[in-house]
Amino acid sequence: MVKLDETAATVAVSPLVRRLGSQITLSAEECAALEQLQARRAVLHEGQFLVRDGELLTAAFILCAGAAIRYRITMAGRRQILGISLPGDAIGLQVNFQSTAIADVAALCETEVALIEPERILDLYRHHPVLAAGIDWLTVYNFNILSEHNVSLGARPARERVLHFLLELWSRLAQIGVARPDGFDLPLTQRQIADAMGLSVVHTNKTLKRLAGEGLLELCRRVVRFPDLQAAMAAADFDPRFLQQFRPARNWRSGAGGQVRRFNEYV
Amino acid sequence: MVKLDETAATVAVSPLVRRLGSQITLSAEECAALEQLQARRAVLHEGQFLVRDGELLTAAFILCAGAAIRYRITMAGRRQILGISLPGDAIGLQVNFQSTAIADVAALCETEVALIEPERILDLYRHHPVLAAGIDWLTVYNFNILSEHNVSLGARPARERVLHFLLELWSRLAQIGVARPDGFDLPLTQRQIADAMGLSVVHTNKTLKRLAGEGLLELCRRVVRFPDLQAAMAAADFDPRFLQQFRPARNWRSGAGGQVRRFNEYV
DNA sequence: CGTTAGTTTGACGCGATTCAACCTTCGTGG
DNA sequence: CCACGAAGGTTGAATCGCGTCAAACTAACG
Repeated sequence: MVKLDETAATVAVSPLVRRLGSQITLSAEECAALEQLQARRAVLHEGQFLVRDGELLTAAFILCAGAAIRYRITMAGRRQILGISLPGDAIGLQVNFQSTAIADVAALCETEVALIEPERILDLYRHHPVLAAGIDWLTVYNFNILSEHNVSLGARPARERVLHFLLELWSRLAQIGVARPDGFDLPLTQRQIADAMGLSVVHTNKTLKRLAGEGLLELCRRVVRFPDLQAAMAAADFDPRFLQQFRPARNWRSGAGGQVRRFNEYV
Repeated sequence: MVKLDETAATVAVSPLVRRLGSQITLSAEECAALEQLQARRAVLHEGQFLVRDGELLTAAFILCAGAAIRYRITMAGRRQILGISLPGDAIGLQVNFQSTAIADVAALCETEVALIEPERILDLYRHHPVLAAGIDWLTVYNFNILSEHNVSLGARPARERVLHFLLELWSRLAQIGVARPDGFDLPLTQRQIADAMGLSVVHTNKTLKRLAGEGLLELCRRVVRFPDLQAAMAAADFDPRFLQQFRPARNWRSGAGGQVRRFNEYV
């Protein structure tokens, strides 16, 4: 199943560059460095593992296309999905420390990743302070998402929890320009939503139906639409601040200036 | 209530140095740099805030003594405690990005912190790569803890959840040398445990009593003891890997060598 | 010695799980 | 082209873990 990529004629901008360049201006050199960082690519299909629990981490990844889940299996056999990795996300940045993975990471669909040796991250740190800050920010970003999941799991009932989660995914996809203004294509099954939200599949389904009944959500064949975004965000206690974008404010850009590119999408 | 600190006669080693130096050897120079980083101190008493939700972050903290909780309040008025900061933990390292706090951080008791301006972190990055790695590791460490809380909140019943949490605290305190071989002093009320575990106070209390009845836990006046550590860890599905210590394995230490100090505690 | 914060216990109800069945969609091979 | 199986989605009924309400008890502190 080979498809011609019509858009390939235009310069392909990687999701990572999109993200880091959405709020600040990256020099052409910085863009190039980021693209080059992602030069070594690999493609995985659905179900394949990027990382196995217990194995020694030797490289980090940047997800370029597709989606992946990070999860752990408890003694009792339950799966807890800790996070969804979307294009432009980094996976396993902690490679810097000789460490073993403490979670599985698996592709949700045909997924393309860039393999990054730790040394190359260090090089980036040395030569491109702004990009180093960008990498750090990726970590903070994921930390904030994880924190918000904690709030959902610990302190929000199923209805808000599920809606909040879908709004988060929409928001993140919108930030990299692959969502519609009022919805997105969901890369997850209901079982996966359930395992991320700490709910049973049955109750997850009933919750989704209920949200649909309330006019807060339409979900049909893994296509999500929010008929009333304002209402949905209010109902889910959704505070977009936790997804704040990369915006280093300090005097890190000494006199770089240079040629400049800026990317932006709604949200 | 002034107490003479008998141990002050010996050189005071900050918890941060203890932690970073527990698995690798730090040169005297590196130790000094770390201590100097924590030169600007402040003391807060119980209930005072290190950080308020919504306010602009201007400095990071390293907790030197005492304890603090990071938490968020939901729309519905529930409090979710996202993490407990113990001596040697960093708070607000994301200062690098002009960003507002998205959680409150409050002292649990008389607590001493070091104030760290972002520039000084950058200096450390420039001049002491090993210590920079150490700071990065602090972030990873906290990320792992947060991930494990996610697993608990989403996929473990109250009994395992509470026991796991207490074992985690014991483990972390043991790593910095302020726990007993079979227990520790708990800096939390049951209401705080409840808010961290996403449980009601009532059910938390019943769960603690049940664990005591099973001989897995003794909790009296905020003193925790594990009569049978092995049994407790098994019952709680506690896998200590997620608290792995700082151990950079790469060739980052070129030819530093120098005078060397090593700290270690059980665990 | 009174006040307040924290802990403990019982009764009751709801939210979420589990079990069980059925339905839909889709890919595969006859 | 249809038959089939597998994976995902949908729905109802029974059950249980945990939340809520309410009240008493204990310890710490001024």
